[in-house]
Amino acid sequence: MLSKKTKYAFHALTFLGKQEDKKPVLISEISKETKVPKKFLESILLDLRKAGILNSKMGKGGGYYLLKDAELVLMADVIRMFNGPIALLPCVSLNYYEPCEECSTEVDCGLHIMMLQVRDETLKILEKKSLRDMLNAEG
Amino acid sequence: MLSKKTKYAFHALTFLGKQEDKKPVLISEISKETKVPKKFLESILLDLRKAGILNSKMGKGGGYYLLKDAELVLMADVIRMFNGPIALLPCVSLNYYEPCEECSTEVDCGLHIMMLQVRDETLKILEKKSLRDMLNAEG
DNA sequence: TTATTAATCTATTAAATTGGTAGATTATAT
DNA sequence: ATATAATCTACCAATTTAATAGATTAATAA
Repeated sequence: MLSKKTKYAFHALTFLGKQEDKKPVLISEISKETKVPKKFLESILLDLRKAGILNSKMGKGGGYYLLKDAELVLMADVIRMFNGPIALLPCVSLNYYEPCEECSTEVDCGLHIMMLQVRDETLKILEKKSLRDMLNAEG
Repeated sequence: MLSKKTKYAFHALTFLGKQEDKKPVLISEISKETKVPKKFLESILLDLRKAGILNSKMGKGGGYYLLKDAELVLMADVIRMFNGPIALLPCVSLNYYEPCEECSTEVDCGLHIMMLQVRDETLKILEKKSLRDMLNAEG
């Protein structure tokens, strides 16, 4: 299951992606529109900015706006950023790999082999889909 | 990520699946061999018994043994039992469905559509694989 | 240059989940 | 009867998740 934080991040992203121009939007407005608690949203937006996906402006007329092209914001990366590994086991994770404690030989571990398959199919989807695809899917 | 409990369940199942005969195996022996903490293992085995996958015998000569045919013990069901939903969002879950709070119309929610795809691909694998497949994959 | 605006930073807190333990109780075999 | 071994009840610690509060810094406009 995706955490609330991850879902919130997607809501904020699609909201900002829908804006006509790239004028900054207030945190408080994003919060109101997406129903994400303001203070919690703050830290999410900050993370997205540090990742180079959003940018922000302080002071009057400030706020957050989409920096990166929607085509380049991959679902897989957003999930990794807020939810952690996509793989179901550390020993089959590409980005968060850790050797298995129990089974020494991964090549003949049934669980390992199966989870590798799941990871591959999941990544096939999530690494191809972008924020653009999400925006297109909506009204 | 799968919880430790889920991984422990798989270890216990493969261990019991590897037994030649179907004689009961002591919890303490399963614990020793799989390195799963005994008391924690107890509750896992109990769940597997209640699900009709294992059976147990009390008293001398007692223990746990595989009841269901290994072909019929589906990975998807074991994961659901110990890890909860396989889907990444409640609104795309078959077994744990809950309507989305934020988006009212699931048909044009980009996130929903994408997560449906992920769920379908994951289930294609996990609902076909059984304990037998896991046993075959191992030495 | 000062007041206002709005993001940023630091720190806490509450709630939920996960992982694990202890001990009494019940069922079975000899 | 006695020893054995699963079962049940209850609890606890650690971690993660979700959320809040308040001080600080940066930008704008008067």
